[in-house]
Amino acid sequence: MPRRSYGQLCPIASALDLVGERWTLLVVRELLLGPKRFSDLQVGLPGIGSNILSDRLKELEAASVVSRRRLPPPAASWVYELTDRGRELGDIVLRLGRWGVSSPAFRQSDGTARPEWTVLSLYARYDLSAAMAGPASVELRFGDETYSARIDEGQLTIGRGAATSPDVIVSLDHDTLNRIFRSKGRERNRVANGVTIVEGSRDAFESFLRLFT
Amino acid sequence: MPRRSYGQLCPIASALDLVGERWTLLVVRELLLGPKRFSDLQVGLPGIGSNILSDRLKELEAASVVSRRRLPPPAASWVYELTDRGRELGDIVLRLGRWGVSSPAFRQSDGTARPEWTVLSLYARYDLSAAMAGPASVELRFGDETYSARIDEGQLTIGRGAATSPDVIVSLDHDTLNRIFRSKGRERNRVANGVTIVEGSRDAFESFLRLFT
DNA sequence: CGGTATCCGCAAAGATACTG
DNA sequence: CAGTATCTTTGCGGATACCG
Repeated sequence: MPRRSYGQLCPIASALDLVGERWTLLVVRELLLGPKRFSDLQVGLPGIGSNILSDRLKELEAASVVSRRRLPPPAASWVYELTDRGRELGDIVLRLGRWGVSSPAFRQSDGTARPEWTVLSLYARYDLSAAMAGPASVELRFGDETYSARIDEGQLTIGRGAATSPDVIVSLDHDTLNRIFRSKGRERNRVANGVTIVEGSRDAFESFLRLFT
Repeated sequence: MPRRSYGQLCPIASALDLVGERWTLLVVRELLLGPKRFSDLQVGLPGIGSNILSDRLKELEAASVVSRRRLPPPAASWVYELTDRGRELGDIVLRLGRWGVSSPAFRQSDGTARPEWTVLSLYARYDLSAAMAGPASVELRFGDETYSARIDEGQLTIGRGAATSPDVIVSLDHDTLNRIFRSKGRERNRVANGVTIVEGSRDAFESFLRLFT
């Protein structure tokens, strides 16, 4: 059974043959911050259905976007991670996010909210022109989920897990972070007061926030 | 009737809600080189079905990606064209093409071939590092279809229609252009001998080709 | 735990006929 | 030419049952 294709001799159509189906690019999004297990992917893709996720992962593997790897003992479970080609595609997915974040539809949208998505949206909100200011490394804690953001030579990098030698560590809930980004200027600092500073100064955190629109 | 949505508070998911459905990004591709009428879009999207195209155009209009405009008399028909937001999305579509052109699946693919797609693939094949060399302006004629490619300060721009003060004008069929890109080095020049030089020198055309991988 | 396989209902896609 | 209307087909969502 041949997979459905546009049947066009065109690089764009060919790319969409590989990754243009429903859910596929969201699977890539889920892997942007590092490898995940099947069940973690399910959590990050509410409503997908295990059969569809299974199909998509096989397709992505066939397209050399994702690879399946066994975790070293004692974990001994399987994880999916982006290949080099997958990370290239990931850049495009992030650009799509940058496009989406400035859309009226996004501002008015609501739905399931997850800390990881909002943290990922830092890539979309990051303002190159504002760089240089602010601390280089921030750790964000949402309950038991921890993320780190680092700015190095104007380049933003986000990861899962604790930061190494962070300038600021904050603890917050994801609703607060969302409200921070929906506000701006002085109002934003007011909302940001709901954030607990675990380590470092509040000023440092606020100047970090100024890097994002 | 609410359109189908991922229901996630995430810029990437939100973008895919707007333009992630089947055919949508290919409609954007079709408009990358300028406005088109409904029937021209149908020609460029073999197999789409007029109802689907109609739906997609309405959705793209609602998302402010495409605008519908009446042509001045005596033409008096409607055309669809990209808005500013649509061109931003167009950049992403071109990046997807750049990703797709380097995929094994594309190299092995066949299917419907159209001159416009292959001309568009110049964006994907353009090698920044090779710039500076070659003529700045080339006109490509395929039967009654004419395209122009211009390089200005290392920036490639492609359009429909005749070039202004071209360095080279060539006449070819789209199969020849495809074979040119499937070959490389000395072999490529051999294939390129099948191209008719209408104006300018064959050397200039060959150095133009060296800008593309 | 980490998936695969199957069934069922529905909504979107494909095909085509038709109309302003 | 520019779509709309209708009908069929297919893929998706959801549930559940199964297997290493």
